[in-house]
Amino acid sequence: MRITLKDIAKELNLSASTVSKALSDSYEISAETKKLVKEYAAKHNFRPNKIAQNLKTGRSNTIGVVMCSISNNFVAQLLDGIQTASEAGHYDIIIMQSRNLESLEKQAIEVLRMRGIDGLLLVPMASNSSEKELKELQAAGIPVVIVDRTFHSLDTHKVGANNFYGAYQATKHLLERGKKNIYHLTVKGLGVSEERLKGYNAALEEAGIPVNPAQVIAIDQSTGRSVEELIKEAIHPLLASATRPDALFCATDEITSRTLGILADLAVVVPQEIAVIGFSNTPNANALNPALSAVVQPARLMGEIGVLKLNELMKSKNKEVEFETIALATELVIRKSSL
Amino acid sequence: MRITLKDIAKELNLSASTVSKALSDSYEISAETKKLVKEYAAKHNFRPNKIAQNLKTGRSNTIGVVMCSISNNFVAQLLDGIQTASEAGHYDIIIMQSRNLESLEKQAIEVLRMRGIDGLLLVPMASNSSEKELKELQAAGIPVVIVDRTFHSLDTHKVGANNFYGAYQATKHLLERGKKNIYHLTVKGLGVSEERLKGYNAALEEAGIPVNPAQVIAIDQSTGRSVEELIKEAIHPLLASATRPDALFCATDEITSRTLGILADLAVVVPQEIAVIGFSNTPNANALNPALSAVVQPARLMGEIGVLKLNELMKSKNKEVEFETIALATELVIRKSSL
DNA sequence: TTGTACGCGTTATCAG
DNA sequence: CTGATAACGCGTACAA
Repeated sequence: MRITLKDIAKELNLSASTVSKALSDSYEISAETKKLVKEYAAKHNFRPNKIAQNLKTGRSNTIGVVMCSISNNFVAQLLDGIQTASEAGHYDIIIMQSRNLESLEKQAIEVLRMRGIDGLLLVPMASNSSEKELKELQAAGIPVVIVDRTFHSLDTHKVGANNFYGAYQATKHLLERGKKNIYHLTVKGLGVSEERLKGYNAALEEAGIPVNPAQVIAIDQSTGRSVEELIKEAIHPLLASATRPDALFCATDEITSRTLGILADLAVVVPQEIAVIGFSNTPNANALNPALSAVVQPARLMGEIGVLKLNELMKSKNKEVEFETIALATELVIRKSSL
Repeated sequence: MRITLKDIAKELNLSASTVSKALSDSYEISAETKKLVKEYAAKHNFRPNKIAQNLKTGRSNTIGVVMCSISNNFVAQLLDGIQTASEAGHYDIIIMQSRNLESLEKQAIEVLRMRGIDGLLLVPMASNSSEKELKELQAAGIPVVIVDRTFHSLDTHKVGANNFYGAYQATKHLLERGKKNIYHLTVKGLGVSEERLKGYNAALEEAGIPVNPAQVIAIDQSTGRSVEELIKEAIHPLLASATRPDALFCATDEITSRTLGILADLAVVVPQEIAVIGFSNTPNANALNPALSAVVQPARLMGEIGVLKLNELMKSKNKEVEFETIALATELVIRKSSL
């Protein structure tokens, strides 16, 4: 068992409250007593019981994080940023996954709430998912910050990337490279992908190229089949068709890497036959076949700013705050796959 | 504010303890009362305050996880497995990073302990890091399971991969492909890499090839310089030398991917000029240049088993347990880089 | 079958 | 400057 305030009090012939105050440097305690208590505490390796502190104070110094998945590069980097920033702010974080299921998302929020978090960082799975639960949380004085999916309906701070402009830039780059028939590969039901599609469309329109819905291919992950398979099925007929693309714009990390792998398998020469560019945060972009040109999201920064904004809200309890939506700039890194 | 036991009690003209018992299905409460209470609780969305429960019961239903880093594929997958398994066991997890610093590792353990975790899952940074703190934890009845780094000195369950055999297999594969001059690229001070080196050596010895220390190149990350740079510096002279390698065995995920990228930059044709194989859990192995042959660790499984073993220890409080060290089989996936 | 009293470890209030 | 007391929300002997 570990030593408690009471133990110290008994040993030193003081009261528990005096010890408590001494340890928290209260002005009402004499320097002498403070020294005595602190030395004893240090010597016996006393650590206050957080649980009891939490119960008493109503705060937990913990922020909850709910994300769709944790095993992809973007999210791993995001988490890294969140971790770093919360350490700096002396917050602990509890991480839960929603696995892209609203039921799990709701459950995760509920679990975190029961645990007594001081704030929530959420990568929501859809545009108004868990809205009721989130509003309840806010009503209970627990602030929420939305990360990545800035299109979510909740009224609060939101931090994401400028998906529109990132996609616009990438598409424009392909156009500047002389590509005429650019396909857009994306996934169904992923919120951020809509902005990316708009960016793609905007670049085409600006170049005077009519937007052709047939050039937009949306992978449906809800089928339960692997993304790899689905992309293959989508790409095969394309290669044989009269309207064979000369460039592919891939809207997500996974699609981008997989597409590159599939094209390599098919011995399609990238970028000579087909150029490829996409959103990706893989640290291996250089080692891909060929080195991948990519729109890179500032994932770590996103996590850090998310924590920062949450911190603001947690400090400014009850004050009226003007909520903002922050769109961080993406970075277009040109390597070989798009040249 | 949220509704408490007392509120329900007052509203229903019962005592708090009756309500508490009713909700936990105590045999001493009448079916009638139970129904009444439960319905009221459900209707008013009552959730017991975990903090209070924890304080009372001394358990928190939380397991702490401390790992070196969270932004690499292996760890992300490991975390995913841990998450999955702890959800199944109705445990929440708190994740902290040690960033490969023993001071941070100790601190993380301390923070988790103060938070009142029921068990700890640790990927230790060195062979006897934080041993004192871990022993204290165990002495306080909080079990610890070591993950990945099974060479750690603590007496407890340990779950890792069979690094020796994985490396042995990979090296043997290179030998079977006729490679004569296989170099080993590794990092300094990473515990698991030692076993991998032994596996490499064993395969060479078995083939009657004398082990040559000059063929082992250890990257020193403590310099603060990037792994990319360091590998470049190591590889450049090699390529020009009389003893130019015909194969590289890379001991870690990062080294493997980076090496592939560097060789591509240098226009060294893999595997014709130099074959490459290594430990890697990247999901993009197919898309690498060329498709990467790799020793894959069962990271998710490792996480799940870690939680399982921890669960065993948490249940069997005080009982004598025979600690075991589990070495999970790796998988050798041959693609193009080693052919 | 239900209620009372107490304690988990801490902090806050108030009295001395 | 220090100490007694109450309280946070819950669970549990024990009493009724």
